[in-house]
Amino acid sequence: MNDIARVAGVSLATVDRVLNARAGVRDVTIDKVNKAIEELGYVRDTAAANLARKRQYRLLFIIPETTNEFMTALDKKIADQGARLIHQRTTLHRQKVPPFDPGAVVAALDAIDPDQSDGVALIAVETPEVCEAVQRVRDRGLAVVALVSDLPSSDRDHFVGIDNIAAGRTAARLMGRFVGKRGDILVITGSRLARDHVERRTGFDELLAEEFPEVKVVASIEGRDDPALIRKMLPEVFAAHPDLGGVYSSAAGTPGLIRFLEETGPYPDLAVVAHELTPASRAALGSGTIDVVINQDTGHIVRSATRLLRATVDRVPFDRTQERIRIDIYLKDNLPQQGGVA
Amino acid sequence: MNDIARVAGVSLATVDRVLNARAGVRDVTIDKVNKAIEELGYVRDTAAANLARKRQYRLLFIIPETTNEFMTALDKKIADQGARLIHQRTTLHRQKVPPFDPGAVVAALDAIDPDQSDGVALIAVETPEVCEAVQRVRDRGLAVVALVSDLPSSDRDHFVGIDNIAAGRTAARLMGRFVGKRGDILVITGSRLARDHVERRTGFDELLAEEFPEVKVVASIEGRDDPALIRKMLPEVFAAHPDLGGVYSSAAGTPGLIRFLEETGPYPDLAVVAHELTPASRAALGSGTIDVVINQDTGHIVRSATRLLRATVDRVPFDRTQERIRIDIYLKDNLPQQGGVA
DNA sequence: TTGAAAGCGATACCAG
DNA sequence: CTGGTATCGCTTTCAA
Repeated sequence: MNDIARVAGVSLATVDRVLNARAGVRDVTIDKVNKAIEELGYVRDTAAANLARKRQYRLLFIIPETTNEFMTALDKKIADQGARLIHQRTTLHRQKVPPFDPGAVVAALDAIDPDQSDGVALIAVETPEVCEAVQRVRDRGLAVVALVSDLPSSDRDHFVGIDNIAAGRTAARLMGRFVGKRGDILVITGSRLARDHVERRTGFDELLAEEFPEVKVVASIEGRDDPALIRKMLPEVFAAHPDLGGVYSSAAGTPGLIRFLEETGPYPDLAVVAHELTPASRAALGSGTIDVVINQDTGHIVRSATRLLRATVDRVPFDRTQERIRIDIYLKDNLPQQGGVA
Repeated sequence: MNDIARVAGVSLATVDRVLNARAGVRDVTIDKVNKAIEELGYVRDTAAANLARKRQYRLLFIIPETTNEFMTALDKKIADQGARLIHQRTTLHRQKVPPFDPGAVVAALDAIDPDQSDGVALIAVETPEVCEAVQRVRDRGLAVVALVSDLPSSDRDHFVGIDNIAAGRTAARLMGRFVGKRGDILVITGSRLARDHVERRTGFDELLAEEFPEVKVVASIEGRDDPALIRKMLPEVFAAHPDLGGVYSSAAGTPGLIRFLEETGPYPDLAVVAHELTPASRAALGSGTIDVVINQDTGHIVRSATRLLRATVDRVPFDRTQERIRIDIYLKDNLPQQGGVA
């Protein structure tokens, strides 16, 4: 920057004005500076800028206080990331709200002090009230991203999570190819309210109809993400459908299915597809109780959300390909090894 | 740091000495400073440190000058990353060497000027000479990571790529479940010299033997990663094995297979598993010519390599879970959308 | 519309 | 052993 100032024959302050597109510089001066920038192949040092600016990124994660394995994992990742990011001028705060309670989310959003936070990441059921509250937060100058379950159109660009219709289709194709001759399927869903759950189911049904007409969903239970409930419901379903060829566990609560299968099994010819790689599903994959796990990487979700939030706060572009959360497919063989820092 | 100096009643310079564990400070002083650090909950600002230190990360990528889709993609990702990282005091340089030529790699390694580079990432065939050259580079103070194909034991911790045995097993399990009654398989390999190729084949054969004894590899061709060669070899193989149930393309050169299948097909009952998500394989997945693609994300590989290299240069720990390259499985349905920056 | 100068949080060199 | 001080690249406030 010093060089530029010298070459352009202006002061440092003016160079800064041009670089940051601040007002109050004559066009001729702007041109002079830009020429010098060009000439010198100048690249800006973001770190130094942030230092001088004393920039802090204070980000708030609003997540349901459910204790299922997925949310627990996500919560932990937020904490982990927070610990690393503290060295990069960013602090992560977590706030738990009652699950499936739009009112609680709205209250949490409206309670945010814009002087205390720069951005918010939230997991919420999509309702008009929530969307309005999100808009209010935006109006107060904060960056907002939706996590895991999408919020409607206006926010599309700031959704961090997988395409759940595609995830459902992926599950269906694997199911279609894994089931043997017996094409009767049981689907375990979560909640009718959660957009992600509904979308998975939609995608699953779609693809089966399109490409595996001989495979049919013959039973469907709403497990409410509750392993104990699921464990209790299954005996009856299996009794009613002794010829079941596959089970698709499309939401949380998979541990209930696993317990049932391991306590009453084995079921060597049953194809089992579940969502989310957790300690329980990982173990079940290892033992053969489950055949496939469809996953969205919680670590990636948290990193991506923080990158997006920081980029939005800074009003700088970001790398879409890096922020796209993949639909991971895990078999027994390609499980990532576990392990920590070193 | 100023606060610490004040609280501890010492100078800034001394605080710096303690923080960086430099010699020449009395134990009592060290204690005083540490107390102050504790008390104030001090967290160090890496960016400021790097600024003061004028730290630059000059990283060199040594990659084969092959023009297959995978290497091309990798090369592009290095260029892309380089463009972003320039704002973070790190520059990426690329150097191409003749493929499968240990001598060329050794020469390139020995030619590195320690005053011009801080770290090296390389793709190389594992030979004793290469390993020795790597050691020499290390001795000259540079950080080194192996990409895609592992180098032996001493470097294990600095390998960026997938577990190729596991990748082969993954391919085999999918093949085993996707093939119908006709269990005759053709395997297309790359080079006997490349460790990654050999490992995939090993894993593939292992798992088939263990879990799908009825599925058998009846033919195997060495395609040398050359699409044209593969295209030319296939008619004869298919003529000799009219009952082929599956094809596993375990190396590069998949476009040759795709061309053959699309020109002479369709083969509705043929299960096709290939490696690496490229424009060609993506299209083939979409059209149904290929059923599964096993992938290692080139963007992730490059980012991971640079993070590792920088962490090594700085002698700081890194997040193993983030650096583990996943074995991605792609079906038609879970393909990541393409797209760029915004 | 432009410039001078102080300062962000850390490092490094030179004195004492 | 310890302290003072210039400096890194950029932002910001105050004057001119």
